[in-house]
Amino acid sequence: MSSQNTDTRTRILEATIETLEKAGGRGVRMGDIAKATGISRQAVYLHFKSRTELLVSAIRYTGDQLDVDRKLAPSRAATSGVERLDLYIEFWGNYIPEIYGMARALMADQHTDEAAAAAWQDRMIAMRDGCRAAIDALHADGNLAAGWTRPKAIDALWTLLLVPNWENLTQQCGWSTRQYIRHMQAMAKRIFVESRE
Amino acid sequence: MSSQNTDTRTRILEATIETLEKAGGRGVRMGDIAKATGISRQAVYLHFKSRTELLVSAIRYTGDQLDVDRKLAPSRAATSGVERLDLYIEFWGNYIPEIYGMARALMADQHTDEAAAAAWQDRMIAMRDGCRAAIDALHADGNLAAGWTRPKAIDALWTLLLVPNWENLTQQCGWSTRQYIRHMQAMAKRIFVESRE
DNA sequence: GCCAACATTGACATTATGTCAAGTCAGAAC
DNA sequence: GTTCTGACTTGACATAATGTCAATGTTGGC
Repeated sequence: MSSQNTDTRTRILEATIETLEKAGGRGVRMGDIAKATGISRQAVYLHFKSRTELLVSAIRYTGDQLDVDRKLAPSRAATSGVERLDLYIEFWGNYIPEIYGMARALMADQHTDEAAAAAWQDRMIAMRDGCRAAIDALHADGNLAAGWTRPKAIDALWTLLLVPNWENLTQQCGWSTRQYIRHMQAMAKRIFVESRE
Repeated sequence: MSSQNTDTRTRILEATIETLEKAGGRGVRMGDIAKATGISRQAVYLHFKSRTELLVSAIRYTGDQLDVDRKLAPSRAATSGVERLDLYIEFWGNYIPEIYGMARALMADQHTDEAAAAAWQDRMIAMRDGCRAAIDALHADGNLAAGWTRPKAIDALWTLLLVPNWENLTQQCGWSTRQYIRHMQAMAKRIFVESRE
């Protein structure tokens, strides 16, 4: 693995991310990415065996670049379930916009491409972990609202935070990132946190 | 417009619905629909100028067949906002499974086909009306929870009921239709209804 | 000066939608 | 009973994108 090799691969990934973000994840072809990288379309296939593999690599690369682990630290350090829930939603609400272009491209391929579906699935399962942690923390505090079993609450929170919901609220309804975060936090607390009188 | 004409058109629509439901909305091509109808692929284009137009006609046809208006009557007749919300969610939870195949096919095309996006959008806007009515009824009762403006509450309820959420809960998480309805009703009430002590 | 790795070029296979032109076939009109 | 018309068929083609392949440059290290 010469430095050349790595370098071109990285350049492709960065061109992919930039191109997808610029286009809102719509109608970006392999040729567009090649052109943006400054190489031939075929050369892209020397580094990534398919469009799907490129998209998946790109979304992983973004995760690394954005230092997701560091950003998740606050929510992990939370001292109560409610705080953890709040901080996790805040993290997530700020994270989605940064990956939205790629998310959209992957989600579009999901319906036709098995591999894309699996890849996106994989990312969402990772996100589910954060939901599980938040619900578990709530439960440990004895604060999980009545009517919820832990698994059902995890399912529900996970679903609530899915990208299509963010998409609908921000793109269709015109909510800002800040509004998304504040209202999601409020909704999640009303749904999952036992009110104490 | 001979009866032949109408008849074939109807047969295409029914074959489309059946084929899509059978395939879960995945990988159904114009040729498959033609074969299911018992005519040539080209003949389909004599009745519908594009795949998108066919899908839209099919989803409309389903709506008519299923007599949506009648099914919506209970929620329209509700005497309180809370009841209206409950009944609307019940209607919707029972309705989605019946249109899921087509919904999925339309949603898949959404990312690449402007017309499909507009068509699905149009169906979802219709659904939004039910959300608006429920929130308005709650508000009229003085029961809309603090922290919500009416428009924001409508946006939020609308988003909560979107098909991808149903899809995730039933297909990924394995919830039954009944579970979906009960939990959605519970969540919606916790989110939007003022708790009275 | 030569090798190996990386890229380029251009042709091709594939798969779907959608268009087009020519022909078939049954029934209605005169 | 011929002719006309509308619905359908057949088969060829245009288009657009991904992905494959083979032959050919180009460049840095030894």
